[in-house]
Amino acid sequence: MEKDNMDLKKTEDAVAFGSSNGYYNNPLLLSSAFDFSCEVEKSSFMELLGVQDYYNNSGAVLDLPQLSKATVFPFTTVNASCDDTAKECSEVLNQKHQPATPNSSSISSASSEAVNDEHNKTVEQDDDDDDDDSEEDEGEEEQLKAKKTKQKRQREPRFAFMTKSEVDHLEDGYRWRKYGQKAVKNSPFPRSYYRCTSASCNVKKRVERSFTDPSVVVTTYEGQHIHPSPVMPRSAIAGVGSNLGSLMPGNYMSHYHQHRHHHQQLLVNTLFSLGIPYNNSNNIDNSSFSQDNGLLQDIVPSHMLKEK
DNA sequence: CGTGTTTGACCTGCGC
DNA sequence: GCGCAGGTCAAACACG
Repeated sequence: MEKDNMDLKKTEDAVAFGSSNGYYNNPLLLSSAFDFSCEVEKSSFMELLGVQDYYNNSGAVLDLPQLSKATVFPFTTVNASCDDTAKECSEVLNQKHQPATPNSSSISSASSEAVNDEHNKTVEQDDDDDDDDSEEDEGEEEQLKAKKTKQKRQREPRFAFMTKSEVDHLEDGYRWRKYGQKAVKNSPFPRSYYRCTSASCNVKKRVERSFTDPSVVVTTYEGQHIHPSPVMPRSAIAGVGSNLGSLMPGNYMSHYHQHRHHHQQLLVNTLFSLGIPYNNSNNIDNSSFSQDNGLLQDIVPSHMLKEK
C-alpha cells in the first residue's frame, strides 16, 4: 500500500501546462485529472482519444472531431493517504505547479491559477488508519459527537477537472443532490456542493466557476462511487461503469488502481456528457470489456500497451 | 408525495 | 480568543 502511495505522489508532480497552440481559441477546453503513471499509458490513452499531438510532460492538445480541440491537463491527483500535512503538500505543489510556459495564453494562466488554487485546497487528507466507522445513532449528543469526529477524520481523495462550459453542473452520468452553496472569497461565483443521491454512496462534488475565466467550470470530486452509473451509455458502462471500481469493495483494489480507474471514469463521463464517444477512433468491441480490471488496458487496445 | 433546491445557521480549522 | 472562510446541516420551499 505504501508503494501505491508513493506512485500516486509521483503523479502529483504532474503540472497544469499551458499550450503554445492557442487552444484557448478552441470552443472547448477540457482539463481533466489523469495520473498517467507512465508514458506508454499516457500516449496510448491520448491515442485512444484521438489525440493528434501531445507533448511529453505537458498538456496534450486533443483533436476530437466533436470538439474541435480540447486540452487535457494531468493534474490534481490526490492520494488517499498522504501523511504530509495539507500545508506541506500545498507548498510542494505550489512550487511544482507553475505553468511550464510562462508566456502561454491568458486562459492558460487563468486555468493554471484555478487549478493551483483548487489543488491547494484539494491536497488535504489525513491518513487515519485507526478509523473505526462505528457510529451510534442513539442520542443526539452521540450523533453530534460522531459527526464531529467523523468530519475530522475522514477526508476522501479528491481531484478536480476543469471544463469550459456554459452550464455549471455538467451531466456526468450520476445523480446528484445539491446540499449547499457558498460564496467564494474573491469570486463573484458561488460554489455549489453536491452529494451522490445513491444510498450509501458518499461521493461528493463541488462545482464552481473560475473567476479568472468565467467560462471555465471547476469540478472537484471527492470519493468514489460504489455503484454503477445510473445513466451511463452501454459502451461506457461496459468500459468503465461496470468494472471493478463499481462492483468490488473499495479496499479490493489498491489506491493506485482506484485512482486510475476513477480518472478514466471521470474522463469517460465527461466525454459522454459532451457527447463524445471515448472510443471514437478505435474498434473496441464490448467483448473486450468483459473481463476488465478497471485499468487503463481495459479501455486501451492491447496493441497500444505494447508500444513503448 | 417524492425529489431536488434554496438558504440561513452552525461547525470546524486555521491564521493572527 | 477572535475572526474568517470553507464545509455541512436541515427546514422551508418548489416542482413535476
